[in-house]
Amino acid sequence: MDDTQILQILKALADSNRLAIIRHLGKGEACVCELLEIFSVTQPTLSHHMRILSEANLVEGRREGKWIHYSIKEATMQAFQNSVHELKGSSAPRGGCVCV
Amino acid sequence: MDDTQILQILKALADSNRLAIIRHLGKGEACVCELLEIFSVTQPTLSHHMRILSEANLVEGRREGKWIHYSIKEATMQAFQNSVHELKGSSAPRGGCVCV
DNA sequence: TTATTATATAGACAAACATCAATATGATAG
DNA sequence: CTATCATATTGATGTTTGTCTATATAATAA
Repeated sequence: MDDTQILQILKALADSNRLAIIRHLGKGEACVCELLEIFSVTQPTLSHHMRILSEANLVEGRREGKWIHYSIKEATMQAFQNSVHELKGSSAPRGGCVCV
Repeated sequence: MDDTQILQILKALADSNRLAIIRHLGKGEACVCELLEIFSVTQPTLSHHMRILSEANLVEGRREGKWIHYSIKEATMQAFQNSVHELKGSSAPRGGCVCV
């Protein structure tokens, strides 16, 4: 994962609403309408946040009729976690990070 | 680690210069003068970045004569990595994250 | 003391960003 | 087709942020 991508992810997560959205999606996929009920932002603002998260490759949308269901892209999250680990000066973990 | 602190860390890391500074400190402590030679910013700008990293508890300074040596606060980095892990929906790791 | 070196703070400014209202697109229902 | 619902895009606005110059502080040397 190169620096540009890490920075994009960090910027995407560095907003209270988007961090909360990711937290919520961590519990399972959700449609925009559901997120809209939870967070105190207008629909265009939420759409804007989802776009930023999508462009950072942190989430992906799945269309189902009129609704779009967003879910976390686990692979990106894992790669990001590994990159955070590397920040500490350690070399890149070969098999990923296991938390106990 | 509460949300406010996580957000502060994410914002602190979400800047290309500060991310590079953390990367550099990951290899070992460095004085401001050394960082100043590496990064293309003025001294006040670098000082500003160091303050933001300090306030996020990501680094700490150690005075030695005229020089101040900054180093990474490992405990914060580890706690942050654990928080990133939790983002994925997993419960909090009890013993921290081990990368293999 | 004064001079010099290293770092921090203050203030200004432009670029980036979060937010909103208005509008557009896309999908289904009647 | 038209109407309606869900989501996206556009354009405007106030706030935040990264950067600079100028100045201040703190430590050492002469």
